[in-house]
Amino acid sequence: MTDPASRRVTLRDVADHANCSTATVSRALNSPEQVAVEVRARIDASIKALGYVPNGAARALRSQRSQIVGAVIPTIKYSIYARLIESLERRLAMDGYSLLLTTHDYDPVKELEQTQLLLTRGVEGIVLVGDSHDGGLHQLLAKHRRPYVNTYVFNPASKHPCIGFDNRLAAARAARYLHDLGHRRIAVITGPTKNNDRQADRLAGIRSALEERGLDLPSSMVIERPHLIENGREALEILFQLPEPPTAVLCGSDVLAFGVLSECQELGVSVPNQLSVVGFDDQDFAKHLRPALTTVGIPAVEMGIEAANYILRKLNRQPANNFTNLDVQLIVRGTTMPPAALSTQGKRAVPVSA
Amino acid sequence: MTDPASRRVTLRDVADHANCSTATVSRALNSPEQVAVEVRARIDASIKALGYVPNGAARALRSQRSQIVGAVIPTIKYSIYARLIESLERRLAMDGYSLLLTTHDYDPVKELEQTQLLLTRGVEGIVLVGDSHDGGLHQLLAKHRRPYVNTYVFNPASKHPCIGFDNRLAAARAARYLHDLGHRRIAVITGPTKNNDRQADRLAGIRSALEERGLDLPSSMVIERPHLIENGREALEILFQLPEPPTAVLCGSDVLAFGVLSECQELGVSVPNQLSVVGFDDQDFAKHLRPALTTVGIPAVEMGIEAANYILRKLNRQPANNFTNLDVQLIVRGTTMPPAALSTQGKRAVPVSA
DNA sequence: CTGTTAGCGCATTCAT
DNA sequence: ATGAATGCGCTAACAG
Repeated sequence: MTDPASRRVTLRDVADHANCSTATVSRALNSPEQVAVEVRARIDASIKALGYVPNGAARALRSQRSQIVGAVIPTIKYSIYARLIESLERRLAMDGYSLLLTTHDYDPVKELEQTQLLLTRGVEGIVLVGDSHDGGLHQLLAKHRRPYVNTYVFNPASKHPCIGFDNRLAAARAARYLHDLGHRRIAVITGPTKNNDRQADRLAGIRSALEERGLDLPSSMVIERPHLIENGREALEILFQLPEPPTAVLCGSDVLAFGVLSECQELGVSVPNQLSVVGFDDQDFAKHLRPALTTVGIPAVEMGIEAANYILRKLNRQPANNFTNLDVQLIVRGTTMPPAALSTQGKRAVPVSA
Repeated sequence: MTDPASRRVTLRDVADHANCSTATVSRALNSPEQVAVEVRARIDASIKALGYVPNGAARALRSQRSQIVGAVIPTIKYSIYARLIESLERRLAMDGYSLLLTTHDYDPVKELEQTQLLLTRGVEGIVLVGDSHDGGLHQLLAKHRRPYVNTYVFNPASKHPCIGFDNRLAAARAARYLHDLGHRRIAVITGPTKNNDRQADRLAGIRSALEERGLDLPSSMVIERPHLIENGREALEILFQLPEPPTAVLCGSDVLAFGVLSECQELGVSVPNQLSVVGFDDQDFAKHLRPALTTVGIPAVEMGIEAANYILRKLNRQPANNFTNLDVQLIVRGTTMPPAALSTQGKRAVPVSA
C-alpha cells in the first residue's frame, strides 16, 4: 500500500487516479459545489486511496494565502499569555487557520526580527501584544499590508488597531479602591516597565489616581521586578524593612501578588488585617489562594477570540472595528480591607463588599 | 520611499537593483561564501533599500524546507505544557526555525487532524505529547517520512522515538515514599486517564507500587478529574466524606494538589499533620505554596530543548538517539510527613516544619 | 461543469 | 564566481 520509494503524492496523482484534470481536483478541494457530485466522489476516493495531503507551500505561493496567522508575544513562561494564546489558537482553528507562535522576551529588536520572520513564513495576519513597538515594525507592517492588531491595550488615539483594555484606568480603579478603604501608605510592585507599555501604563494610572487624592507615590514604595513568585516575595520583604511599611500593596500581576501572600505567611504578616494585597489578571489560581486574592480581572480569553475575529474579518474584507475596548473588573475577594490603623481607631466604618 | 501601489518586493527586484541575476541573489542569501564580497555588498544594500523579505512559500516549495516545526499538544490552558513550548520555541528559533502550535484537547481524532494540517502546512518535523496516538497518525507520519518525537514519555520498547521520563516509575517512587513514611490509606487524585497515557501510567505505577507493599487501591480512593484547581478541591472534599479518609493523597498534577491544599485550609484539615499531599510537575508555584508542596519534578524545559535538538539533528541527517530518558526527582518539601496515627500513638517523633 | 494554460517566487542544475 | 533556464505543486483565468 505505502510504497516506500514513492515521492510525495501530488494533485497530479490524484487527478490521474480519478481520471480528471488537476484543475478539477483543485476545485473539488476549494469549492466543491462547483464540481459534479459524481466526479467529486471519485476524487474523494482517490484522495483517500492515495493518502493525498495538499502542499501548503504551493498553495500559498499560488493563492497568496498561507492560512497561517502569527502571534508575537513577550513570553509564554509567565503563563500570563497562555489564555490569550489558547483562545486565539482555537478561534483560528475554527476557520482552518494555524497559529505560528514566537516570543521576544520584551526585546523590541527581537520583536521586530520575529515579526519579519513571520512575514517571511507568509503569515496572513499578525497578533501583537502592546501598543509600543519598534518603529521599523510599523514600517514593515505597512509595507506588507497585512492585517495586524495590538492586544492587551486600548488606545483609540493610536494609529494602530487594538483589542484590549485601558491599563491606566484599570490600575487606577484598584488604587482608588484602596484609597477609598482608607489606605494612605500604598506600595506598588510592578513588572518590568521597560519596553512594556502595559506595566508602565498601570503604574502611571496608579500614580495619577493617588495624586488626584493628594497622595504621593515615593520611589521607595515602587518596586520593579519580573513576574516571578519569588520576586513578589522579595519585594514584600524589602517593603517591610521600610521604616514605615505600606498598609496596602498593588501588584502588577497575580504572580507577584502570589509571592507577596506567600511571603506574608512566612513573615507572619496577616493579610488582610495588617496588609491589603491586590493582584492583576485574575489568573485561575487567584481565587484559590488563601485568603482569596482581590485582583483586576482582565478579558484574556476574549482578547484572543476578538483578535482572531478581527484578523479573520480583515482577511475576508469584512468590516471590523479597529478599536475594541473590553471590560475589566475589580474583583474584590479576601485580601483587602481597611488599614489596621483605621479599624483600630474606629475612625470610620468601611463596607467591604463580599 | 514606500510606494503604496507597489506589489511585493521579490528576488527579481533585488537582482535588478543590484545589477545581477536572481541566482546570484539567491546564493548571496543562502550560501554567501559563494558570492564575491563586492557583489554581496551590493546585494545587501539593495535588499535593505527595497525592504526585501523572502517569500517562504516559494522557498519551501522549491527547496522542500519550510523552516517550520510543528507541535501538537493537548492544551495550553493548564499551563503544564507552557515550559515545554517555551523551551521548544526558543531552541528552534536559535536555528532559524519557527513553531507552529496546535492543540487537540485530549481528542485523538483532533490530534490526527491537527497533525495532518501541520503536514499540509509543510512542517519539517513534529513534536507530540505522549506515546499513544491514533493509528492513522503513525501511518501519516510514516508516509511523510518527517522526523517526529513523542515527549513526556520514555518507553524504549516503543516503535516511536521519545524524549521524556518513565511516568510509572516516577509516580511509583512517590507512592513508595508515602508508604515508607508509614501511610497506609493513600488516595489518588488523577487527571483524565482517557487518551492520556501519562496519567494512566502514573496511576498504574502507583497501583503496582502499593500492591508490591501489599496494599490495595480501592476505587473509592481514586478520583479522576481534569487538571483544575477547583477539581482538586472538590476531590479532597469527597475524600474527606469517606468513612475512613486517606492520610495521604497523591495528585496527578501540581494544579490538583494546589486545590487540595486550598480546600484543606478551608476545611481546617492540617497539612501535613492530618494529611500528606504530593503533587506532580514541580511547577513554579509548588515551592511557594504554604506549606511548600512535596512533588515530583519533571524535566519540562529539557524535554523542549531535547525535542528540538532531536528534530534538528534528524533534519540535518546527524545521528540522534531515538530514546532519551530524562531525570525525574522527588522533591520533598513541607506537605508530607508520617501519618497522624503514628505520631499520635507516640511511635515515633515527627518534626513539624515551620 | 470541466480542461488547458500559465505563472506564483525561489533554488538549483548546467553552462560559462 | 555568475547567469540562463527549469520546475517545485498548486490555483486562477479563460475557453469550451
